Amino acid sequence: MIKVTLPDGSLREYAKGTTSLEVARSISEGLARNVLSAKVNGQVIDASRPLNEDCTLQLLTWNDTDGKSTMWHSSAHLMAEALEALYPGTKFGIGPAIENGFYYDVDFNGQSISSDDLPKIEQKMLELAKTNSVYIRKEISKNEAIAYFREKKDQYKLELLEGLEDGQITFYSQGNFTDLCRGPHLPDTSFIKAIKLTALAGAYWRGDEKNKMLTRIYGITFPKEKELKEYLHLLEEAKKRDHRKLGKELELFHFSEKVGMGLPLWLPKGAALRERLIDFMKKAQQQAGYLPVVSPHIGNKNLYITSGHYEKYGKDSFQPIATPQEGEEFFLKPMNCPHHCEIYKSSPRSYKDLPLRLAEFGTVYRYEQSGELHGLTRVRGFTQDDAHLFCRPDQVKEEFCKVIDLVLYVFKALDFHDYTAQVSLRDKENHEKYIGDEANWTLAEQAIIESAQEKGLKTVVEYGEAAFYGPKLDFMIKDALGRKWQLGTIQVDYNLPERFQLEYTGSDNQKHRPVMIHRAPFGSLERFIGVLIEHCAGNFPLWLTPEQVAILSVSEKSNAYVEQVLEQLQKNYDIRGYADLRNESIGKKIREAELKKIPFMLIIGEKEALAQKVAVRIHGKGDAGIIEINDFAAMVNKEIENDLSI
RNA sequence: GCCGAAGUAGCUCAGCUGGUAGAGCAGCUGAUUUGUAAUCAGCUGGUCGGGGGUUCGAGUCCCUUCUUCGGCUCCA
Repeated sequence: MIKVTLPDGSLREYAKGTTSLEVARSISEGLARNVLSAKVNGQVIDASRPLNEDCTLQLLTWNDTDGKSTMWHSSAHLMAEALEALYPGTKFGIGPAIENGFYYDVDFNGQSISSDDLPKIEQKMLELAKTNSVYIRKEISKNEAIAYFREKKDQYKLELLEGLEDGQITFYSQGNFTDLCRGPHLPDTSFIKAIKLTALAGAYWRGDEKNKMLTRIYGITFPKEKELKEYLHLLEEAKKRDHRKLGKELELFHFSEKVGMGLPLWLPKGAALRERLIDFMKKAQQQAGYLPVVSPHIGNKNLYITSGHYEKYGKDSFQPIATPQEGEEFFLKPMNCPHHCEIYKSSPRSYKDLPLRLAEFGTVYRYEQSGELHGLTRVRGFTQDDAHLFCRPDQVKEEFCKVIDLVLYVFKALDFHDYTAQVSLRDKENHEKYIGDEANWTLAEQAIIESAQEKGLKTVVEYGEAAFYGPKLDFMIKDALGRKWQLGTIQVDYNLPERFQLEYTGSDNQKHRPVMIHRAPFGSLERFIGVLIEHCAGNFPLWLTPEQVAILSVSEKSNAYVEQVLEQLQKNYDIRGYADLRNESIGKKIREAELKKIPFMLIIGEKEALAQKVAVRIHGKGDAGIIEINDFAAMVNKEIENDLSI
């Protein structure tokens, strides 16, 4: 007999060799029907694998992330089976589960398929799923495995096999399809009830552009048709919220081929919104003891040679511009830190001056590969809400913690409530990619991890995600549709102070080297606004929205009063808005204001003019009654106060 | 940068196997003076992304280039 501990702490005894599925069945039939895989002693395995020793057991269902992964991984195999049936001779690369579904990279051996073929593949998959084929696991020797794929002429699997050790190789089969796979998989295909193949794309074999381009087919599956519908609805919603679409509709920004790709033009409304964000951040920074500085858009090549950026990115930047007479070379600044280092150096510093917090909304230019550009979230010219904190080594942690506070304040004010902090460390294997000495890296990494802990942040650690000069704490936010975005970043840097020979005089009257913290709560304003647009679907917080109120005249008879109301709101209450005095029906004016997502509409006819009141209509909600102007103003300002008092 | 798809009026889109470029909205002009998501009528607006080619004739076919979109790779 073996002892099995369940997640609730209860202990049960079973005969040795009992499967997780059988354990589930002993608890309830219903549970057994929903078990996709099992986590045994922390490792996810097939629910049909026998348990041979005492263990902790978590039965995984659709409600568990790992359960979903099992489902999707098995779905990838199902798709492969369908592809093999429909397109004989297809070779298979890898087919993993991903965050939302799965993909399989395949080589159609010369045949080409288009997205029109996807429904056909879906159909085949459904057909195969209905056969309730069992996923069978088989341990196999390396030689046998090689022989199998030689026979199939699948060079990709053979290549994968090269990296595997004999004795650890398993095959999984379902129906007529067998794949090299470590699993785990579903008990059988019947769990896959709803299937959608979502996209078709090229992807290099093993992600290396020197390799052959395979066809990647993305898909997602569900245990119920209803869940697929919900998912498709979510996709629709995401399309509606696309910041590129809303940016156009709400007249926030524009791209012009003539200006250049990836170079956003801010229209008046977008610029107004942006200015407000900047003001908001300036105020917060002023309170946190930051000092504004300003640096030019270009910097001498030598500046970047000193900083090390030239060596690292010189060839991949916009190429330098040169002075006509002397031929001196200048780069468009790709970051503000070197400039700020020179500001630090402009005068001798005492330990009493530190921390010195230099802040700048600095516009930087980076050559991003053409295929990378995407609306506002990936551009070639953007403005960072940048600051560099120069501090003594003993101040690093405290300063780091303060920056975390600031970042969290910003997120709250903008209604981002779901985020994780990603501790981005060096690639464990490959330390040569980074500059700076080992001891400092270790110090910096520790400072970050400790600060994140101290602040009680939900943290994940990612290796290989550090900047080349230092580790980072990146804030990953989840938007209203559950999509993840990287926004703010905080970075500890021992390297630039070294390169720029930054110094301060300590209390011991000796020269010391300060530590630098780079930080940008928004990251880039462009990217942040892009994400914000999608997060709030264009319904910005009242304090931020370009136009808070639309004042609409019912007929031209009321125009004078409308203008009077607007003036009062602007002058006395600092409320932003516009008057719609056009010779159009009130219905049309309302419709347009609704489409522009103006939070409040004031409908003004003869009634209101006579009573010296306003009829309020709330965006998305409708008529909210007739009230005094100052009551309306109070209502607006109250809401703003609520949003900003956190 | 690489693979694939797409570019038609300011916007959203139609235009079949090649035969004189269309609609709605927006804009302009006029009528109407309107009560909570589109009042009516008229008008303007396009070297069909750019450049080459095939053809009697190209939005449509071919080549090339640019941009956009979906991915890959990248992201100081």
